[in-house]
Amino acid sequence: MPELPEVETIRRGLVKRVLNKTIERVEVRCKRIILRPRPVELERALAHQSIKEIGRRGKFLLFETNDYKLLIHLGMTGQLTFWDKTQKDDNDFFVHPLTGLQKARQHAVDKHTHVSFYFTDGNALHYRDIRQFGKWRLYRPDEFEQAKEFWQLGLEPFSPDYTWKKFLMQFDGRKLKIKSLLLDQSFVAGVGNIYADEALFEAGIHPERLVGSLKDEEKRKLFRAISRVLRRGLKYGGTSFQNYLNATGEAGRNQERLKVYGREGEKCRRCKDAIIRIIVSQRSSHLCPKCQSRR
DNA sequence: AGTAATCCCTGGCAGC
DNA sequence: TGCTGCCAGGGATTAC
Repeated sequence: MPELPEVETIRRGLVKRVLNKTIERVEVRCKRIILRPRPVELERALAHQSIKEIGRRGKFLLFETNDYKLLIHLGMTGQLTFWDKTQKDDNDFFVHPLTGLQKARQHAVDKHTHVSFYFTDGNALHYRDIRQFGKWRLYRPDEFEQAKEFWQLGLEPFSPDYTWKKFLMQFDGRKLKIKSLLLDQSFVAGVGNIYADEALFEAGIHPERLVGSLKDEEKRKLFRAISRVLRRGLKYGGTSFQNYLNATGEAGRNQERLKVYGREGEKCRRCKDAIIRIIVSQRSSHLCPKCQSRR
C-alpha cells in the first residue's frame, strides 16, 4: 500500500538511478496494467525515449520523456525497482519476520514482473505488482488534459497549496465519516489507510465522526497531523507493511513507529489502553478508543 | 450530486 | 499434509 511517503521515497531513488537514461525496449507482460494506449502501442511509443523528469502528485508517479507523459499508480502492491547490471540478482524472496514483507533487493523477472524498461546502457527498471491493482497510462503532452485521474486530485500535502484555508473549505456541506473523507484523493492527495489512521490518532479524532460534527479546533489538529505523519513516514523511508520496497528494493522503517495502524490488541503508546480495529466504509480502521472519543 | 457498495487480484493464513 | 475459504485494500465503476 504505497502512500505518499512511499511513492516519494521511490521517486527520489529513481531520480538518482534512471533520470536521463534512454529506453531501448519496453516489455509489457501483463496487459491489464496498461490502461492507455493499447499495451503494444505503449511498448512502441516508449522505445528510444529518454527519461527527462520524474515527478509525483499524490500517489501518482509522473515520468516525462521526450514525447510523452507516463502516469503510474502503484495500487496496493506495485514495486518499481532499478536493476543494476553490475549487481547479482537476489533470488531469495523471503518473508520479513516483522512486516511479512516479500523482499528482494534486485530481482530477476518473475511471474509478477509485469513491465520492464531495458535501457541502452544495459540496466533495467522492473515493475512488479502481485495483486495487479497498479495502473499505467501514457499521454502525449497535448492529451494530458484528459488525465482526469490526475486533475481531480485534491490538496498536495508538501506543497504551498496545502493551506489551512483550502483544507477547511473541503468540509463544506459534506456528510460522511472523517475516515472516508481522508481516503478520498480529491480531498488531500496521497493519504491512504495507514496514514489516515495515524493522522486521526494524532488529532484525537474517532474515524467514524461525521465531518459536520468536527469543531474547527479538531480540523486544525487534523490539518497539522496529516502533514506531520506524512513527513515522518518520508523521513523513515516509508512504511513497509506488505509489499512496499523503494527503488533499490529496500524496506522502509516507519512501520516500527506507527501508533495505531496494525497494532490491534497492543497498548496505546499514549494511554496504555488496547488499540482496536473496526470497519469503517468497508476499510479497516485502527484506533485507541480512549484517545479518540466519538464526541 | 454526493455517498455507499461492489469488484478487481494474489498470497498468506486459519481451520479442518 | 493439503485443501478451502477468507482477508487485505486503492480506486473505477455501479447503485442508490
